[in-house]
Amino acid sequence: MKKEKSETKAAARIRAQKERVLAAAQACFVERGFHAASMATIASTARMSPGLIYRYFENKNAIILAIIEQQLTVARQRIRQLQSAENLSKRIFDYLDEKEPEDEKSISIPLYLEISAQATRDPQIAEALRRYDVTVRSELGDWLRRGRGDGGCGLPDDDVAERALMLLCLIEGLKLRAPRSPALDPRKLRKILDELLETLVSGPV
Amino acid sequence: MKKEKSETKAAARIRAQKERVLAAAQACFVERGFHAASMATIASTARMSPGLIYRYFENKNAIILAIIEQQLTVARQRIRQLQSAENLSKRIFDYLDEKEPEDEKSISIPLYLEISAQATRDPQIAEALRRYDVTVRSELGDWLRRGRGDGGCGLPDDDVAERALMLLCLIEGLKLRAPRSPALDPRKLRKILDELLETLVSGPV
Amino acid sequence: MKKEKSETKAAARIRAQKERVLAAAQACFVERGFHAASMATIASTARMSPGLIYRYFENKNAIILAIIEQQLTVARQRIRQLQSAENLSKRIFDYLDEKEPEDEKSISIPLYLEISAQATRDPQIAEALRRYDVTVRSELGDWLRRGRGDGGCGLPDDDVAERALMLLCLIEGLKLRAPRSPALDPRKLRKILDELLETLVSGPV
Amino acid sequence: MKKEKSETKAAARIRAQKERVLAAAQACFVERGFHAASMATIASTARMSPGLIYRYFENKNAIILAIIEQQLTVARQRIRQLQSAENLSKRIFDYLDEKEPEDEKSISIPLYLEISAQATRDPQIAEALRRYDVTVRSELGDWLRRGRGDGGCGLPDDDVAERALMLLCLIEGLKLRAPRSPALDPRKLRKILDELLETLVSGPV
DNA sequence: CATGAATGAGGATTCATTCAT
DNA sequence: GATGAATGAATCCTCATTCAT
Repeated sequence: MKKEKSETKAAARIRAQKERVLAAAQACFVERGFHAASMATIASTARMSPGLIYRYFENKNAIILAIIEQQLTVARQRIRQLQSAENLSKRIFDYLDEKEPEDEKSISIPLYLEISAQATRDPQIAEALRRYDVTVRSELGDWLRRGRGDGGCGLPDDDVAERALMLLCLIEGLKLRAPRSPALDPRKLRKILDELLETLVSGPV
Repeated sequence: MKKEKSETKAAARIRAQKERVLAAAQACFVERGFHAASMATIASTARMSPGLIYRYFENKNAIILAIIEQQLTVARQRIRQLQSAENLSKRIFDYLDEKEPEDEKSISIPLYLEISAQATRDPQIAEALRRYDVTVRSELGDWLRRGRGDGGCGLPDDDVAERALMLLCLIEGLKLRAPRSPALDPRKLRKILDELLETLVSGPV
Repeated sequence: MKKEKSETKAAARIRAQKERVLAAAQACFVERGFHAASMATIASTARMSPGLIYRYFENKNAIILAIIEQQLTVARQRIRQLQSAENLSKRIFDYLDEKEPEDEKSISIPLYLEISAQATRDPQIAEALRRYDVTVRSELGDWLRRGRGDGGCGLPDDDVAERALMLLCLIEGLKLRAPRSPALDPRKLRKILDELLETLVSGPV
Repeated sequence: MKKEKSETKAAARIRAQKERVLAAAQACFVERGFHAASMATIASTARMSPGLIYRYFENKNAIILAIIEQQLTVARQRIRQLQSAENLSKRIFDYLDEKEPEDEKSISIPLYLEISAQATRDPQIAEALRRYDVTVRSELGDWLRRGRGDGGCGLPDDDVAERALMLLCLIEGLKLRAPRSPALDPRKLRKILDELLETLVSGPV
């Protein structure tokens, strides 16, 4: 009994420490990129010694893996908060402008890109990223499928996965490119996005 | 006369050497990533000494810049070969499946991503990438604007730039994610893409 | 208490390590020159890894800076031990023959020269060297000014700085050139030096 | 006959080429220092190819040797132009202010220092520098010895060499340190220099 | 003679990882 | 558990020198 309790305590501590590392690593990766963020920087951001990190993560790559895993939760939450299709484009634009409350926890697009790039080399990361994509798409799909009464879109099961993918392309593509395209008119952008979402979400005629 | 000829020869050699470096660098970057590909690796891939690369490029970053610049030509060619909107989705799918002839010269999406990630840190690369994006969007925009008789889409000038951006998001988003989503049905994907392109390209009613 | 003590220990270690590096660097610089002495050589002379040096000094230049700074103390000590003007020329000759106890800590003239040469290129080193010169001249000046009863020379304030400079030119010039002039007669040299010092130190008539 | 003449021509060409290299090298060394001046820079300053330099000098060190040798002539000239002791301090101050016509051909003090530093390592350079010093001192000595009627100082043979050394220390020491001591008053400096020169040059009482 | 492209060893510096305390 | 000093391999880049043309 006593032992069990102390093990539980120990386990809790381990989880807490891991999270401390992950939070610090994410902050560093976002700010400086995966390669530019050194273990020393991460350690000092997490206010621990470099050596201690290795008690919780085998190496730097393992940290990335854990971060991807963590993002699953964040992304799921975001999607679950989607309500009716009506305010979808507003939500997307808020996301582009980083007005969403979850954004502080979520990885930035540059980091996502760097991870994607890394994935083409490291199979473990590729696998983690694939699982991430699958989950996000399936959550998005669920929302498309869900009845309109339940805050969903009421699309037939048939091609929901494919529509979810398109939706993702639009959202993440805009997130990546919008900051590089300051000359574009947000209102026109939104009007066209509305047309596309209409096409995408109202289903086949 | 003699001098002129020899100068031409020298210039040709320089161009050839630069291309040798660029080809080797592109191969290494694609295979191993920007950071993991060392100058030594690039040099040995190009079958030259490390020092020689610096005769043609000031530093490693300059190689990335040159690669981006080179992509402008490839991307432009690809867009110029766009004909009527009818076969657009076919062209896109050929591009996803890498059946296009230009693909061997074109950078892979992972490399594009890594460059994008690098751009958030290096202002020179950011600028080059911005120019790349602007050019591609403007070429796409030209095509959207051009008369249907000329193999274009005949869209009014008004929001062509914004539509071009959306088009880009869809194409590049699919190029990135499709390989990670083997379970999706290409025919359904194409049907939905057709609907979206129809919305995007047929213009406001 | 415990913490305080351990902090003191840490600080002591840092100082000790820095001194280890400085001693090794000084030896290497003297033996091989600033440029020819590689960080690897310095490291192995100090019996540490190259990387460790960078924990204590930002870069190679910082080592030179620290060496100059260190010389301030040595030079000051040497000047403070100056007593009456009578035995000045003896002290100088002892210095030329390296019979002074501080000499093991003091930089050699070649190193001083190389540092001087480096100063014409690196502004930081120039500044450090200027401070060094100013301090040495001002200490020498203090001695010239101090009353004869206090072991000084009792010169009027008026042109003490200029006299100190001349004194320095003679001392360091001899230190540099004497070893290259073995044919010269030390006794005659000393006699003339005495005359010059007399002129310099007894002040305006 | 013909052959002799062409050999003479060839020899002249070789000398001309060597001088071209030396002039370029000296300019580069003065501006950037011995180590920072690359053979490529020297070559392009001399408007020849790097490879060609090696036809005339075995390596970079040989260039330094030749420069020292060359300085003998310049220094000799300068000393020979010394007239009576009266205007000596004026000449020295002109030299400090670089108003002398020979200065463009003469090596700068930083370069002299760097060479001196190098001399403590490279015996060939040490030997060349020693010869340089001996020559300069002996020329200065000749001047001190020469009769006052001949524009000399009329000192007795006895300790002329030692006096010449002291003179050199003062001149070169000032040349080195004056630029680092802007706060000093040139008039006072000159007054004291005059006193010292008086002591040095008027001989034993 | 002359070129300048090519070499490759060697330079300073960084950083993931380990391990004595 | 926790530290952070220490390691040393690896990185980018430079440059004296050579040699095919």
